[in-house]
Amino acid sequence: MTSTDATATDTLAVGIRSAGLKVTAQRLAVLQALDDSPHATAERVFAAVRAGLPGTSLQAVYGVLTAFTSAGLVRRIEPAGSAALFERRVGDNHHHLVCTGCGAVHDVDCVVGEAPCLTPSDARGFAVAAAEVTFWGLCPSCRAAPATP
Amino acid sequence: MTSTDATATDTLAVGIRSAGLKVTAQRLAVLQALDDSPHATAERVFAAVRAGLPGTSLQAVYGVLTAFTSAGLVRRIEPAGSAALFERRVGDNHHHLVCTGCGAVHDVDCVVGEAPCLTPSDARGFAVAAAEVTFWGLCPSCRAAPATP
DNA sequence: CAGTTGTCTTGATCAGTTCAAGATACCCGC
DNA sequence: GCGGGTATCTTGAACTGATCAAGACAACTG
Repeated sequence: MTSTDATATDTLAVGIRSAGLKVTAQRLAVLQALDDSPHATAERVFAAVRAGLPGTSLQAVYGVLTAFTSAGLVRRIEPAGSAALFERRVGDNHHHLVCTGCGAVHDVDCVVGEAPCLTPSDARGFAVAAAEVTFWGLCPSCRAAPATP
Repeated sequence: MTSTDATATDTLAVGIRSAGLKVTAQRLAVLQALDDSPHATAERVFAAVRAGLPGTSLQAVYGVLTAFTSAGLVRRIEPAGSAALFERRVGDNHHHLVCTGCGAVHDVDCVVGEAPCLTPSDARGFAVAAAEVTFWGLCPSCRAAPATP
């Protein structure tokens, strides 16, 4: 994996450029890192990027992730108790399943009964723009293994 | 407001004691502070407590909130981009409406269509224990007032 | 190929939260 | 009512995750 062939890289570059951003080695590396681990912390992306671009700084990664987030290229989620996570799946209104044991995160395409969660029973006059659903539970590994502090 | 009469205080004390915790002035003050502002940060609770008990330390407030949270007396929520908020409404599986403009938080009793959100379409083998829904939008005030950075 | 502008590096700073050790106060039993 | 045991509070420090600022550098435009 970690496809570094020209084709894949070009695809990434097109995405970046069409978002109105300049294409740099660091930015390509960040996108590839997020392909490899779809729910990564900034720190983790940093480690992955640095593997291929040793001179890269943590602040650069934060800058890239911030730019991508406001450009809509990546989505930032912040499960309670965890550092911010970044993912490339964007614009498809999916939700997350978080393991309370190990912190593992999985995507959930949607909720049964379609998307009723987009409408609260009483919006209190709010203009509701988005609904975010987080499911908390134990992943298969943590169900098997008793407590791993 | 800020009822300090014996009756109300006694009710709070009973709640604390029945959770297996000792009753102290700081703990009573924290509960009352959460009654006055139902979605408060630790810092905000600290300010409210200190108004009545000048010698109280911030760490004491953190300690009380942590103890209450693990005893199930208060619930801790962490909307993305905000500090942790604490609330007394607990055990009724309600959700939250957060203003992206000013950060105001309101409770939402439940979602239309009952509680379908408790069942993801594909649990991936997880033992799902809870579902947390956060609605993002603009509150009436922020809809009226254009951008207040 | 040079200019302009956006991006990266370096270094410092911040908010929010947690940890540790000792003094203190609550609650139980007598 | 009062002392002992233990949870709680105070003081002080430290830690993580994230952000800001200034200058060096590199990507795209013409």
